Amino acid sequence: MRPGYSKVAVVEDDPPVLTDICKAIERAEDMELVDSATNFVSGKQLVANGGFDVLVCDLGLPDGDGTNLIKMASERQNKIDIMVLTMFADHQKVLNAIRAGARGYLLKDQPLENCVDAIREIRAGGSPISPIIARLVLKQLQPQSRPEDQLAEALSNRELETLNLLSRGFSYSESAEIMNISAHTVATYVKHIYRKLEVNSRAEAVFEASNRGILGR
Amino acid sequence: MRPGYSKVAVVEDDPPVLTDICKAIERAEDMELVDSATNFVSGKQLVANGGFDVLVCDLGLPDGDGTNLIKMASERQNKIDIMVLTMFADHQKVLNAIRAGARGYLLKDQPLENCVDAIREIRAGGSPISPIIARLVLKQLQPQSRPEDQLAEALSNRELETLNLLSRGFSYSESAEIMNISAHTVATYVKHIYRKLEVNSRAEAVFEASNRGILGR
DNA sequence: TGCGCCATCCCCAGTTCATGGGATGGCGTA
DNA sequence: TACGCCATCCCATGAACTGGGGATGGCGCA
Repeated sequence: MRPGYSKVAVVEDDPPVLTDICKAIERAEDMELVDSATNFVSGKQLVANGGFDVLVCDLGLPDGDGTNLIKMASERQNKIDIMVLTMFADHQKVLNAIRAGARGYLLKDQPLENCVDAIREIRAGGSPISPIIARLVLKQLQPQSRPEDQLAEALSNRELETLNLLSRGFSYSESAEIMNISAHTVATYVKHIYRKLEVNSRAEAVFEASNRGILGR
Repeated sequence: MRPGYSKVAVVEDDPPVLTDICKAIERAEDMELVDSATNFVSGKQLVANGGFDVLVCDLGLPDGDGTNLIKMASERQNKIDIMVLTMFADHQKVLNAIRAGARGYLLKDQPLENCVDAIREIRAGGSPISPIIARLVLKQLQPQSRPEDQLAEALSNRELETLNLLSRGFSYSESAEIMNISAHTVATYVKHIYRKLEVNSRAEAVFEASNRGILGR
């Protein structure tokens, strides 16, 4: 197989879109269309058959969710590059597709030539993503600001330090030794932490802190 | 101000690159270059002065980390769109920049015209991201398979249930009541949980479980 | 038919926690 | 200067936890 040469399979329920994509792929000299499907059931068969390097997949199939095809394909062979091509741009669908193993995510608001370029990019180890989609993805990684929680009450440095040690399983006295203070002081901090976090046990405090993302690691 | 019109500021230490970007921006009719800086210190001043809608920012400044500028700018005004333009494509730098508030991330391996297009996209609510970078970002969201951890030992349903209750601050007897079993049994489960998670306190168990993502919420 | 794992129950001893109280000095702000 | 918050220390008590032990029945797999 020539380097850079890609076997592509397409799952897309809208016939005109499908034919357009297929034509575009066939026009490209560095790729070949090896299979296609227009619904979930035949898509499953297509995935089971394998024999492709890239799977271009719609999400809104009439008889099932394309996300599941993505999951199957990526579990079957990790080296398959999966690209979503869909109209859906909502938060949940995007994240699910990515968690399922999608490596590219194009919206159908672009000319289809972009799709061929995107296939080249995905094969080169990149992840072509429509900017609108990318914004959703980035939001997911950005620490969401929850003003209420912040205002709820911030832990002091010393308290935070204490909480971190306790969450790692150190006892009062061990933490005290590490922090070079007395165990009594640790107990005092813990009281403050509980009050501020509105909890009344260590486990709950760790749970809360972890959910608020204020713990190391 | 005309709709779609953008005031842009640029922080970039490489003079030729900076002048190229500036020229490209000035050529565009829908944007205006309002300020620029070539190092961290003057970048701080630029951010403090404000007066721009988009900040194009390099990461590798000679006297500091551009990531900090990003943090300052995004904290100062959330509506500023920040775009990273850099040569760095390593995992940590990318994630840090995004966490700091970057909404676009371009590598310097592209012609600078793309930068102007990217500014338009970022202003339209999108997030232009170089495919190489996007791949790193997606990886972050995909459930990483950690065979060791999985094999380490999986908690049984009942044990998991127990752990979830305990992490919410319920005591043995309370959990027992909720689960309709005796407190002794809860204690037994806890012992098993500790063994499997290789911890020896409740706080540590919650911490571990939380890090492994096996806790609800 | 064992062996292992799960779910369930029980006992006990020592340790640690949770939580109420009270105290001092420092620092910043009103 | 007084008030609040932080960091630090101390005491005391009852409740909860940790970590040993042992036990039964069920399910699945070899």
